[in-house]
Amino acid sequence: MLSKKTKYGLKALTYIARSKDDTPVQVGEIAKYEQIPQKFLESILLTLRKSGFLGSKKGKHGGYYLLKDPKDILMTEVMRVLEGPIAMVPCVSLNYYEQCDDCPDEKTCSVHKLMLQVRDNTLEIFRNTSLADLSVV
Amino acid sequence: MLSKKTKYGLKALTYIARSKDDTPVQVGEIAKYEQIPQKFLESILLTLRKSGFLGSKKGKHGGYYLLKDPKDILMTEVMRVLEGPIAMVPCVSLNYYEQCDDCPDEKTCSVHKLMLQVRDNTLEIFRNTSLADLSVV
DNA sequence: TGTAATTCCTATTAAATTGATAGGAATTAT
DNA sequence: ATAATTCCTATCAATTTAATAGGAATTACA
Repeated sequence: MLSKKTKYGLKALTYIARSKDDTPVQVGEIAKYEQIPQKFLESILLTLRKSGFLGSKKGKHGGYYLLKDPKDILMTEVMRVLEGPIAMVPCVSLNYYEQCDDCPDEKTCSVHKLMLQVRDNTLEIFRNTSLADLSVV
Repeated sequence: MLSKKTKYGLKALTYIARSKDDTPVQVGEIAKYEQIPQKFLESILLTLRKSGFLGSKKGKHGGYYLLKDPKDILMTEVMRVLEGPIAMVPCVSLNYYEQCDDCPDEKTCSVHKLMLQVRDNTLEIFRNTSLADLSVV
């Protein structure tokens, strides 16, 4: 299951991408429109800022804005930051590889083979989907 | 992330499918070979039996055996029983559909669109993979 | 008929993760 | 100055997951 964190984060990014105004978008506005607990959303947007997706402006009339063109924000990157590894098991993860402590042999492991396929396919989708695609109404 | 339950379950099914003998396979044997806590595995195999994948024989020389040809045990079915919905959000689930309590409109929801793609692709893999495929060494 | 070996069943617990909340510090526009 | 906002840290509650415990029921076989 997709975590709320990721879901909220994606919705927020989309909301910001759709916003025509060139003034920063405020957390409160997004929270209200998307029905997300504001404080929770704050922490998510903070993460996205620290990861280089968003810029922010503090104080009155402050808010968040995209640092890149939506076309250049790929789902691979966003998902890895919000949700963590794309692979369903560490032993088929590109960025977070880890050997299974059980599992005598990866090559004959049936789970490994199956999850490798799933990862490849999901990765393909995420590589070919940008925030711009999500933002199309 | 794939739960241990699912991982163990898949490994156990594969183990049973690979077993040439036509005598039932014992939990203890699988647990030892696959390094799975035996009591935990017991409960998983029980689930798989109740779901119609496995038959069992009680008492001495008892154990578990497949009820169908491995070719006819599809990953869609196994994954749904062990891991639950294949979709990452309930609003794109075929078998467990649920409207999101947040989310004003599914059609303009960016998460919905993305997760629909992922589900379709994953489903395609699971539909085309049987236990027989997993069991090939 | 008794014993050992096995599945079956229910309950409990421990650990980890997730989702959310709280309170205020720092910064900025007006 | 004041109000509005992001920023930061800590904490909590709920849920889920992984595992354990103990024994009942069943079966093979000596």
